[in-house]
Amino acid sequence: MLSPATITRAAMALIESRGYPGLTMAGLARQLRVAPSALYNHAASKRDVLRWVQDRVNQDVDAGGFPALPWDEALVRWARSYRDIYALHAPLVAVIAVTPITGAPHTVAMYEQVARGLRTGGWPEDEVVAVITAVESFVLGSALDATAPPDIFEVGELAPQAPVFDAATRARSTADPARDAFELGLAALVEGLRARLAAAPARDA
Amino acid sequence: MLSPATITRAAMALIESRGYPGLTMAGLARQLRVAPSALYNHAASKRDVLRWVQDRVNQDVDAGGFPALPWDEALVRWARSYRDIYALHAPLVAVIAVTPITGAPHTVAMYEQVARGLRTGGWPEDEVVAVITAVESFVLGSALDATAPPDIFEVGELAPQAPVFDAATRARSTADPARDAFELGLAALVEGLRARLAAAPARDA
DNA sequence: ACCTGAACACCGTTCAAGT
DNA sequence: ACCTGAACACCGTTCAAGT
Repeated sequence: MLSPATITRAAMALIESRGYPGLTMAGLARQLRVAPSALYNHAASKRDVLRWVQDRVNQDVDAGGFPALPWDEALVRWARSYRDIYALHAPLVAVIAVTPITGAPHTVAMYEQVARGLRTGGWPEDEVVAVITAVESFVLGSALDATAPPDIFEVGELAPQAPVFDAATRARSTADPARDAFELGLAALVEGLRARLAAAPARDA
Repeated sequence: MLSPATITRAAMALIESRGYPGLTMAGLARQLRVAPSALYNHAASKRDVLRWVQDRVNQDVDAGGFPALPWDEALVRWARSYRDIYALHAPLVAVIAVTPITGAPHTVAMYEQVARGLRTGGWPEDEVVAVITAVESFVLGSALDATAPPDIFEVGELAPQAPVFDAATRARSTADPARDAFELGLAALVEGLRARLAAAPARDA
């Protein structure tokens, strides 16, 4: 009774319990009480399984602010949700970059919502994808950064060569520096987008 | 005559000729005419080798705009260089996120240059690392995006469900959409940072 | 059409034995 | 101190054989 849907479900359960290192074809087969080779009747490769997982994950990203809210508010809500979810699925970040969205219905639905919201907000058609890509790049980079160990910027014995940077790391408010950096960058990015749209308003809406 | 320096050199040569899939401990050993196990007298794990490679790569990132140029111009120059280089070293992006910079002298030197430039430009000490992190997250996300296949946004048979997004992908100028998105995002991010600094000028400089 | 079982060509890493 | 050679515990994937 194997199918893409059941395989995806098992993969999500495996990731939940053992993390991404535990997501092996053998582990997946064991979870499904089947021989590893049986999986290859439904998935051409492990990459296929990762594509299914990615689409399932994207289903949970909140693009629901569009188009009711102003585009900038909805964009912030989308970006926050996107980052928080991929911080829990960091190994998927590298997969996204290389994987065409064909056959990933939830992913396509997400992009459609955002694209509609941007168009409604006054963005010209030929800039919509660039805006989405720019925000997504920031979000995925920030998701990776969110998985960094707290001591990532510890310069250690090299401190004498980097006094200014070292002092700056110590001057941070300590609670959640990754989130602070994300919020600072997101606010700046959206502010800059607002300025761009205001400077060159809708040409084709 | 094995050493971290010779191993790093061999790793860079291997990446150049065979790409990151070719960077295996066995391949590295063969390049150095040595048994694979010999490598473990100098590196505790493959992760160590990747750390050395990463620091070597960061040596080529251009942070030389600081502090002579205005901080925003130097930041743009740094970000462009950083993105272009990591587009050629995409598999390192996931490594960076998790790897402390201790013992990576060129990496530390790069951050020191940027931190100095931001301080000189008027940024308060407790925001410097957040600004660096935000720009870096955008840069690394954009580097991954730069490696995407041209048809990444091809919706295929799902086109009827995503007419607005599909039309937007076709409306793009076709030359190098990834670079256009990077430049749009970079301009917006830096504009937003400028606005932030202008609104709350140097408190402790 | 879909599954099993055995095999293949790799991985990174360990460790006793040598020098 | 540093290297070799053999081995280990995995990977993803293939394929003949079964039903």
